[in-house]
Amino acid sequence: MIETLTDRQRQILALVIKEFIESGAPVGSKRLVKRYELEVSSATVRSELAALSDAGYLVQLHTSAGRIPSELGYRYFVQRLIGDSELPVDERQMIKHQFHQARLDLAQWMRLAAAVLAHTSQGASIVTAPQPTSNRFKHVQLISTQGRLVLMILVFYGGHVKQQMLTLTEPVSQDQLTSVTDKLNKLFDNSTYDEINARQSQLEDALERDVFRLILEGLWRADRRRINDIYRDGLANIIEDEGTRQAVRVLEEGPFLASVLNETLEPDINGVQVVIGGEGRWEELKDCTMILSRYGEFEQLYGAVAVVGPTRMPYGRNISAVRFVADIMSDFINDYYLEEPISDEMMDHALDDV
Amino acid sequence: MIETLTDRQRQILALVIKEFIESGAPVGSKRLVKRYELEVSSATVRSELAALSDAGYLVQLHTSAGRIPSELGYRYFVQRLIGDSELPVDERQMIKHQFHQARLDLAQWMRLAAAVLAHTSQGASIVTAPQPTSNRFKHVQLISTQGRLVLMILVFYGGHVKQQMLTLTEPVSQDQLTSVTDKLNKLFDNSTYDEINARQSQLEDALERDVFRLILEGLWRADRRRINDIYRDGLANIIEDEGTRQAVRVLEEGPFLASVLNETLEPDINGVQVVIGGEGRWEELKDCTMILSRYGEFEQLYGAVAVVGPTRMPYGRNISAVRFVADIMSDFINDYYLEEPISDEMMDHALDDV
DNA sequence: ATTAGCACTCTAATTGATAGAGTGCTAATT
DNA sequence: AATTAGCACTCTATCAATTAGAGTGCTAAT
Repeated sequence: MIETLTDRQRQILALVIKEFIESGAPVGSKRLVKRYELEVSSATVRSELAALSDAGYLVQLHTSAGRIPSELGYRYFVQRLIGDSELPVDERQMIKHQFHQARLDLAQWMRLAAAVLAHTSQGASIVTAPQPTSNRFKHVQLISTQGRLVLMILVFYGGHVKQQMLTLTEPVSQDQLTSVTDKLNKLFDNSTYDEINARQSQLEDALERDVFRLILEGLWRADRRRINDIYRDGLANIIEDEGTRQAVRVLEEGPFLASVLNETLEPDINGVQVVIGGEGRWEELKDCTMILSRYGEFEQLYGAVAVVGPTRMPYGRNISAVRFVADIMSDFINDYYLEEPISDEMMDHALDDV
Repeated sequence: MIETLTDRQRQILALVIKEFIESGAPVGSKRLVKRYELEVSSATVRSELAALSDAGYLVQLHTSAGRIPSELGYRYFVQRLIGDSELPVDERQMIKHQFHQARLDLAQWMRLAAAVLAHTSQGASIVTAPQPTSNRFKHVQLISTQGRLVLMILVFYGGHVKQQMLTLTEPVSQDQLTSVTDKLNKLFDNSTYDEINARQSQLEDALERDVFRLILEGLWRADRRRINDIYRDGLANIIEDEGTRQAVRVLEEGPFLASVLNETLEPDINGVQVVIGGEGRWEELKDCTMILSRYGEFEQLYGAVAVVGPTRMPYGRNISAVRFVADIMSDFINDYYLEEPISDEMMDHALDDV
């Protein structure tokens, strides 16, 4: 299966893929010669096509039909593309501009990233919230609402915020609430579940214990839950085609999607990855290609951006789009959510260095 | 077009609709007589069908085909259903149970409501966040992160929380931040945009002014933005059918969906509403039915829950599901987000009274 | 190594024939 | 006056048969 191809075979393979992506129809020898004004006859091309078929890069739907690329063929093709394709400069400018307009609000950036990807790829897009490797408590706030009703806001490092109502056993003044949270905030800042759990003994008050328990529960859930905040866009772009339509099921089901992403994003790969035809592992992605990339910092805080579309998609363009958006998100995370010294023109930097 | 129907015509209309919803095929006179063991001959039924066709309640795709319900027919049918259908008691129990399990977290309730509706209706569901008629400031919190970097958390009445990073012109200690927010929280509690805007003069500090501006901006955006937080589920349920597939475009596009909901939820109607075939106003909903209901309190804080599926759907079931979930959400909002005296067994009440 | 030529294969589109479901009308029946 | 049986008619969906077209693989010549 893994044979070396001659230059001409490579060239023809590329042409077949290009032609198929554009036209959508199986491509035959004659059409190839005519369209691209090749210096050889269709018979020659025919024999090369046969060779490429034997090598597994092309397949025929039936004996007398033209060839279409196999998954292997796509992969071979994409390999050469993955390094050096770039979005046109005016599109990059436009995208940058849009992020410049956004406020420094994580949710809004994610939403925007999803919208940009869906739009430039004409496919569906996914953006997951950045997940820390281990969740650390940052802040708790109790806001008295009425009677025994209190709004609790939990903030974790990495930008995750959780709000929840809780009912106390008896009314407590806002000042008391504040003194409790002040104490807990000082005591538990930057601590993980285990660290907090170990310091239970330092609490006296019943209220303190209650809030303590809820903080623990929040951390516990945050640690367990894989990916909950997922932004999607462009689903409408992929539902017309029977092949890609099935992918919606994957995209919609949070846990399933999370497992796909997690199993795919290999720890040692930082750049863009391309999953063609589900790699035989996900039936629902059979006729789809998923282009994805991690963003953020692997050992600390990271999420994923991805594009899903038909196997027959503009690879160069979409690969660059994913990389570009991932870089923007990475810079955002680096500048605002990771503990590093900060430069003077942070906002500019976040965008202009991309 | 609006003629009174005889009892028998009504009965036959109901049977045609029932049969069509179950079988999906146009229904003819003979089949009707056989399947439902009517006491009359097919010829009689035929003449009644002709009458119903004339009246506009049924249509024929072609001369020699059976009849299918027109939108008018569905509407007539649904009118009698809307009042008195109820979900089976065991399903109600199960749904209640699921909400019991959830924590008092608005986002989680909304997610759950969407999931429940999608599941029981076998269609797509939408749940919008509760929107106050006018947004009021509740709380601001500034959390120092590193250097001049600060996390700002804005809380509005009605459960809406917004987080945002901001960069100060120079580093400020957490204590200073806290004193600023304390002042602003006291000063602006429960105020609208206009009210806050009028009290600008009471600020001295530069930092205070900065935060003040951001609070104003947050309120301004909250007032303007129609509906931003939308939970969707079950999209995969409606993409197989060409007719309903188009609806995905409506469901996916936030602003568009918001306008559909807003134009539909009439102020004076509090119960469930049924939109069949887009009412001629929304081309994308041509072959769909949307069952929707407001939840919460109209003059104060309300959102919407909805189910979207094919025109040929189990109306009774879905209408009850929407009403049931809307009631659950209403109780939740009433108990936790509206300013009312609270009873002793709030949580129980929220669910058991439904 | 390349190419022209040709027989062969397979699909997609077209045509024609047929069975089946359903209708509307009329005349007979209750 | 309402109901029914009977019948001619219409329209669709389906199947088989045919055909045009695109493409292949092979062979013999260049």
